[in-house]
Amino acid sequence: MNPGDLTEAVAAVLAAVEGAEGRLAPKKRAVIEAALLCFAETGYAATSTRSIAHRAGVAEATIFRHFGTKADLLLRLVRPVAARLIQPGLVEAQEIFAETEGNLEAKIARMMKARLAFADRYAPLVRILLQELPVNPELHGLLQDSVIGGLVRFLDIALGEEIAQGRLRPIPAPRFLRILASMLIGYWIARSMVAPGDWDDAAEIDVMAGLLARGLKP
Amino acid sequence: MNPGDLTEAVAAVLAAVEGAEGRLAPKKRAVIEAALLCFAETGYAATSTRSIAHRAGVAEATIFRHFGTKADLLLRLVRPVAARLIQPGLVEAQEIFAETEGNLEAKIARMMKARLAFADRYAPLVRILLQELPVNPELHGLLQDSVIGGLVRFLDIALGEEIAQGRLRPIPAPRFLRILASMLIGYWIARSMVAPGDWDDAAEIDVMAGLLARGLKP
DNA sequence: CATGATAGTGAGTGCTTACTCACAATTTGA
DNA sequence: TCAAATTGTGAGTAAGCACTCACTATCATG
Repeated sequence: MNPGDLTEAVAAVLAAVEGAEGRLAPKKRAVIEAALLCFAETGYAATSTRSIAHRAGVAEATIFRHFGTKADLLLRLVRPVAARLIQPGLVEAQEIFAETEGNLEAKIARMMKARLAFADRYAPLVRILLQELPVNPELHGLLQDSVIGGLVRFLDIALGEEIAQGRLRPIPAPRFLRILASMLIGYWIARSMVAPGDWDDAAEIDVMAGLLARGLKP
Repeated sequence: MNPGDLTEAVAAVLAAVEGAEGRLAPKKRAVIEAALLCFAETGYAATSTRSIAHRAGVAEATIFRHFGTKADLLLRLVRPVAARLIQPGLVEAQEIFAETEGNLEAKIARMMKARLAFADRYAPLVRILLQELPVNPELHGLLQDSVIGGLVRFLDIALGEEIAQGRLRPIPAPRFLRILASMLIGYWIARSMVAPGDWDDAAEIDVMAGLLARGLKP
């Protein structure tokens, strides 16, 4: 998959929002699309409703007819992706961890590849999240509950088993998650925001997963 | 040092700006202080010049007398720290790498501790940078040139020596830097933005440095 | 003490902002 | 088929925005 494919990423977000809001009126759909791209490019605060309306080919009033306020528009873009797609993504990660044959390194690498594909699939939304999280406490809580909590609970069990069987030195799940997430997000930012170009995802992830697994051997 | 000490962090930034601008008129100093905190808390775009003036106890016109525009105010906060303090910080990192006795792990750990202390010293400015970098290309170039470029050049040599002597498996300097920086920034965000509280910096850094060093052994 | 420069401000300016509302067009369902 | 609901809009509105300007107060220095 082409990591920079915006059309597909926009379609994925649209599908998620449609799941939460029911069938979308055509201009409502256009507003979502335009807002998604504007927010991702310029940031929420620096994007005017006028510019969204212009990009969507819609009257400004149409935005407020469908979304009430600008803040609500943002939330109704972000929430469906968080609620309907990150949670199932967690299940996917659990399955990978359970099913993948081979050592810890292979499991970590597969998990990271799946999460990277997810971030690409919803690239503009990931950008919005990265920009807004530091200043928007509402989004903060949204992620804390639905994503981090679930992942830590899962990792607590999965890592516990590995540690019990002597394949992993003891490490608290939050720390493991923090380090893994830092490396993955850092890579995603480098590859798709700082220096877009030729990157070998598989190779880079294998390096990071190998580093983690080898570094955590007993 | 107390990582959350805002007074000291503000004083450090003020000193850096004073170095670039000469002795500061009292109200100019107040504006810098207020702007720094407002931008860090709310983000650049969402901060109004009125709110800065109010916080500084100053007329709004005073801001424009001293800084011309809001965009210029931001740049003149960020640039001195980038130019006068990050570059010498690089030298410091080089010295640590050259002087520290012991293995690679100890060197990496000392470098990371020094960088973490730096981030704490200029905490509000680091927050501003993290928020504005994705949407402000001007800051982008500022960091790319003065920080990343220099660090990569230095690491190219330092790592090259370690690799030549068989103490490190071959790894390109940018990748090494990316992974190390990701872990460190990820830790800083977790500790001072996501979940402030009791963190054992030394222990956490030792884990990360150990992971890196062990993971990169030949 | 006179003088020019610097520091500081209250009262604006024109423009942009998020948002409203009366009204028209279209779609829906009984 | 026709009324009710939904979708869409042009023309506003008040508040807020970054920024200007004429003017005063302070201050260093010949």
